[in-house]
Amino acid sequence: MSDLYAEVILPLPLHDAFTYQVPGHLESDIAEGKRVVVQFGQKKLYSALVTALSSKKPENIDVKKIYEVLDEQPVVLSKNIKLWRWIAKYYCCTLGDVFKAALPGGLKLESKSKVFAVDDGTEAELTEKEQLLLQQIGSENSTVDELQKKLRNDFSYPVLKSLFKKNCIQIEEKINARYKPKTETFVKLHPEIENKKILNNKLNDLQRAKKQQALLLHFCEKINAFKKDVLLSVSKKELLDGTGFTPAILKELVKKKLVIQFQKQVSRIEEETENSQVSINLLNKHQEKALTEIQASFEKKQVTLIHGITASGKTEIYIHLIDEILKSGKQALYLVPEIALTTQIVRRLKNVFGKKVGIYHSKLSSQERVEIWDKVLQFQTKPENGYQVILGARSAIFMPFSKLGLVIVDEEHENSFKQFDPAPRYNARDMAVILGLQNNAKVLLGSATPSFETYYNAVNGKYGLVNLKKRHTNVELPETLVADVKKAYKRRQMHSVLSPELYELMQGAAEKNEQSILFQNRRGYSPFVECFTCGWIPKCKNCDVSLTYHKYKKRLTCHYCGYSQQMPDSCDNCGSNEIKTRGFGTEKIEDELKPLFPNASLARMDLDTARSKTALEKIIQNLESRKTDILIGTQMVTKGLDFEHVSVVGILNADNLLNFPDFRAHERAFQLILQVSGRAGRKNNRGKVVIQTSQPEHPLLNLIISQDYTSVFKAQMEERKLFRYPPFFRLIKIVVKHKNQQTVDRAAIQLKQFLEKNNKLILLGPEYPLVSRIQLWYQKEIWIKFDKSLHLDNTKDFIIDCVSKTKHLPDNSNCVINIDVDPM
DNA sequence: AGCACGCCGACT
DNA sequence: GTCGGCGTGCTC
Repeated sequence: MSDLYAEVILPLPLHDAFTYQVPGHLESDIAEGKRVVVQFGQKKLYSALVTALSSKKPENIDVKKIYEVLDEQPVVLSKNIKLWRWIAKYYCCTLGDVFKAALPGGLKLESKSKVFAVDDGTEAELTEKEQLLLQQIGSENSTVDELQKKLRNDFSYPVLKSLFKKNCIQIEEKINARYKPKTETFVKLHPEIENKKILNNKLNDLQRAKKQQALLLHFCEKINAFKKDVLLSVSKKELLDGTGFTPAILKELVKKKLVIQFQKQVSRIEEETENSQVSINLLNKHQEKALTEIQASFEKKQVTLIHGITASGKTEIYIHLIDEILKSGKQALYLVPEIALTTQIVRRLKNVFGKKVGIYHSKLSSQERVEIWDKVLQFQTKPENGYQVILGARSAIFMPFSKLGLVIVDEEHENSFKQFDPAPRYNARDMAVILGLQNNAKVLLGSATPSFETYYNAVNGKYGLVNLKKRHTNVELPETLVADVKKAYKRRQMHSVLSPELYELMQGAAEKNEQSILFQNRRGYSPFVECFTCGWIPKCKNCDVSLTYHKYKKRLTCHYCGYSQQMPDSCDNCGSNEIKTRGFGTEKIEDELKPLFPNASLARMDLDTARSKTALEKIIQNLESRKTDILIGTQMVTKGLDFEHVSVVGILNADNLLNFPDFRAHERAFQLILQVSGRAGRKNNRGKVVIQTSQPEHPLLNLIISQDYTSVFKAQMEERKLFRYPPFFRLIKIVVKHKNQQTVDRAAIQLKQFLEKNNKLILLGPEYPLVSRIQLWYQKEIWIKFDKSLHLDNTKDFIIDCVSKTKHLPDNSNCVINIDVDPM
């Protein structure tokens, strides 16, 4: 009999799969896509994922055995792993990195070392430190992590090790299941009460215990005991909550053998109680036309872009498409940027598709994520119980779909689809396209301001293109005007940060009881403070940035690492007491507008005021119900706010958008301004947008005013071609990081020298990025541009090789070098 | 990522 | 002479 071997991937940044032997008793349980517990290295246990089985014994390797098979059913399908492999290859990261990103936390396990005291140490000769540690370990068996936290500086690995050597403690690796099904106490009738007659008798017996009788009666009503459709049980919580009955009364009923309590597994996911599914809205003629065009386009093209202006009702078109795919028995994935996961769209989808919809995003607990994951899996075997539609943020591309038929990426231009920091640095929009290709599912990208890469693909025929140029409410697009703040400052016409144009429009709106939205891309009170006497500016001690002043908290905060300190009373440099705030953040604007609009109610929407989901919802609700007259916000206001009574939108400082040092600056500025503008629009009165700038003659502004997407696109394409940027050239960014500045400088230059050996690559840098030091780590970037005709895999392999060579040079091993493919 | 192994400076 | 620092490389 030949032995069985399993290839597994570990949740570690390792390139290769590892082979383990499957012991005989596990041969019938093991399967591809199941998780197994394996030992990797000296002691650590991990949950690894089986990707292949074979009977060939690997040569020259001392294989270890699999300890345990964790799953009864595979948690990942081979077609899902296919996408993982694609991602690892394309984004130059390891399969382990992708594995870590793909599986919900609850399905990833890692061993924790548990420490037991086995000897009180009286026999052995112990140092003072060892005795102290042994006492702390005591009789409880805590994990090493816990000990470390509890003892802080008193903890030391060497002491622990010597205790181990002296046989005073035992260390054991335990793998702990992070996912535990949630259970609740349920109550049902005692099995001895077989019919209504007995029940009635028992009820009569309780004449002298009125409360118990009442509770039993209440219980019977809850389970419909007197009607036809008798429910078997009711949860204790539902039975007692808000009734005034105490658990003690219930306990008496249990004691008298009238009811019994038991534990039952429940779902953590709150289901909408509404059972009645709302029917799908009818589309207007423009939407109908767009839908037909999309369907026709899908006949020919795998991917289609719908370019629909703000408030053109794209969501309803998506719902029609999803409905269609569900009827064909397939699954649909609906991706939205993280912030767009507001209740509005969740509610709409749940109303239409009911229990078929699952929501998946980063705010869910890892336990909740596991449950949603399971329900997507279930669709394969028990479609009626599983999720057929997933509405989610970028990580939803990893869900274990078995019969995917449609992928929708809404607001496809949003850069939050791209993951920045831990690898895999993937773009979920692009991976949605790959996912579609791999599953032969149609992909629909939607945006009012498509990314230029996508639009380029659409006009070149790689993607289908459908336009939707009418707003569904028949509201016209707003009128846009440019306000010259430089001139207004000179003439002393400014009302605080408001140009006379914007001020007047806002006054007019206030008189008509209409709302205004102001956009300023800086949170806090002022982006920096400065000593009036000597010009000293407080900087973060961990990062190369000035500290932002937050007036409400009276603190200076770093927006990169979170470092925060008290606002100083005097200058650290010269001792002067005059420290002035400089520049405007949303908080300061709110402050300054209060006296200008004394009768208006102001609200602010930024990371500080909308940290929690409920806080954000409250702000949106207040705007919806018109409790808020003027909303001041950052990026956040560009998304998902469609309000009928917003008539004025102000972009307070367009300069920093236009002058941002990035090849995509104009694209971004245009998208942002158009998106914010899209919030304006009254039924009977055209909305107004004011763009405040000190360079009113900037060529981009004229194009923005005319809302001329294609002209901006064409102009930008010329520039991108000339300067060899995407979509004409491929772009890879390499970031070298180290705590020591000299090391970064040296390693970056060494890396460049390796890269220069390929003369087909165009290299920029190494240069310090905008913020050269974050969290005590210095960084330098090298940008690589290369022609699309170059062999992609070979070029990437060459780059990976250069990185690895650089890391192996002396003293570079502690350098972190990240490869970012298609950076944003 | 962890963890062991190995090679150099400050202590008994 | 050893203890322990970190730099280097391997883990099925």
